[in-house]
Amino acid sequence: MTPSSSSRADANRRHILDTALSELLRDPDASMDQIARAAGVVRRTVYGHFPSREALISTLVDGAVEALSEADGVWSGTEEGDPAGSDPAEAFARSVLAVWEVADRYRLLVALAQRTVTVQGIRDRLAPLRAHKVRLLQRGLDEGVFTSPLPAPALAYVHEQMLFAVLEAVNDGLADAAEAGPAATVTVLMSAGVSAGRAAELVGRLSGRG
Amino acid sequence: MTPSSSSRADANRRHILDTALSELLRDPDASMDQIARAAGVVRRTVYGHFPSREALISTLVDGAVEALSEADGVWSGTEEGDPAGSDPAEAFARSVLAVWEVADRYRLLVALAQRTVTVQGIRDRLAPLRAHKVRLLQRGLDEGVFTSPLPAPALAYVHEQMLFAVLEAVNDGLADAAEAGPAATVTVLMSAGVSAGRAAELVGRLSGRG
DNA sequence: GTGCAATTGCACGCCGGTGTGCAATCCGCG
DNA sequence: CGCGGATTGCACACCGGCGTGCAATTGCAC
Repeated sequence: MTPSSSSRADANRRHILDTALSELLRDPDASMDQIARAAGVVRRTVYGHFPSREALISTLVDGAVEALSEADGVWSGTEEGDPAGSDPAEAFARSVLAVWEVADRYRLLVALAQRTVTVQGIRDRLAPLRAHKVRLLQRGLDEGVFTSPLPAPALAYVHEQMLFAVLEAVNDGLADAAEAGPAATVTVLMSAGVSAGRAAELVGRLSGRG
Repeated sequence: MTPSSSSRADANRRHILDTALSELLRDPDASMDQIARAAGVVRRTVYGHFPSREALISTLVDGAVEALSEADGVWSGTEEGDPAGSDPAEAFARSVLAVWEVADRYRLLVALAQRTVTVQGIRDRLAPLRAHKVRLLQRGLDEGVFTSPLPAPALAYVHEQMLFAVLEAVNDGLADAAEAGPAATVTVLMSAGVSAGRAAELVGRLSGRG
């Protein structure tokens, strides 16, 4: 509570948190010992600051989420924080940009939301598919059919994750399984700069029959 | 090798694989015991079919990836399997759709690529942010500013994952950190049906100054 | 019904990680 | 210098999961 109490003591706490952040990025399953060593400290010391591993991670996540929320402007009770008359697209863009500012700082932690041993294995094995997609994307970009501020490889990452996201949405009952495929395709196309009309027409035509 | 050998023996193997698939979805860290019980079998029996947990999962992933690759048409050596003159957008859409067909069947396993205890905690805590985004999206959809075949909640999922993907792309050096924020924003906007021009203009204007 | 493979039940040993207890330092502040 | 909180080193006990060995048992298939 009293910030005046011990000076270098909680400076150490800070340091441990910082180290834990980057260490957990490298390996989300990093043990307390790994974290401690990385922080140039003994495991026992970490427990002196955080009662458990869960508490440590919790502190980390809390900090990130707090910053994230603050940036996005999810203020207390006010349901309508945004000027009602404003352009939704602009508001949306603002929101994304604002969140990004913070998210970028917490990139490491946010990325912790990815990768597991298992996951990594899958991603690795998906590399050939991704390569194929990159080729396709690059060609489209070269020919001007696609438009994107992201380089093809990064875009491939994004598309891969988009599909995963839609899959999960279906799993959670947020989207209709029957329509999810085409819907996902349209969405991915649009994210690559294809107009909504053309994307819809294209997918409608292609998904109409096998 | 010889499929004639034991009939119900490897039918059991199949059953174990199927069960493992859905069980690992529920919990990617499911123990061998959990999987075995779910399959109505004793742990020891599973080891009779798969020498290790890793082997089991590997088999699972191999199957999925194989089907996935086959669907996408990542054929042997032929670098140019696609007709060179064809429309990249169409080819791209075809690819996504084809992959989707299989991915949807393996939805459960693919979803295994998500969620961990840690991850789930993060996602849960991100719920308020997501809710805010959903509101914004819904408004945009109602006003016709956004266009999407996906319902707002699903779209929110997608956008969240898109951002994570870009973050990871940056981590992996596939995208420039300085430009990633605006680039991600543009991409997300486009995925919501905003034209490339308007998205670029909008983000350019908004990100020009803090 | 008998034979033979598959399955079972149970017992290990091993490993790695967690959280705790306690005495022995360390080290900066006053 | 000396006090006192912080840190260290080491020793535990505990847990859960993995992989294996082996003898007993089940239950199709013939």
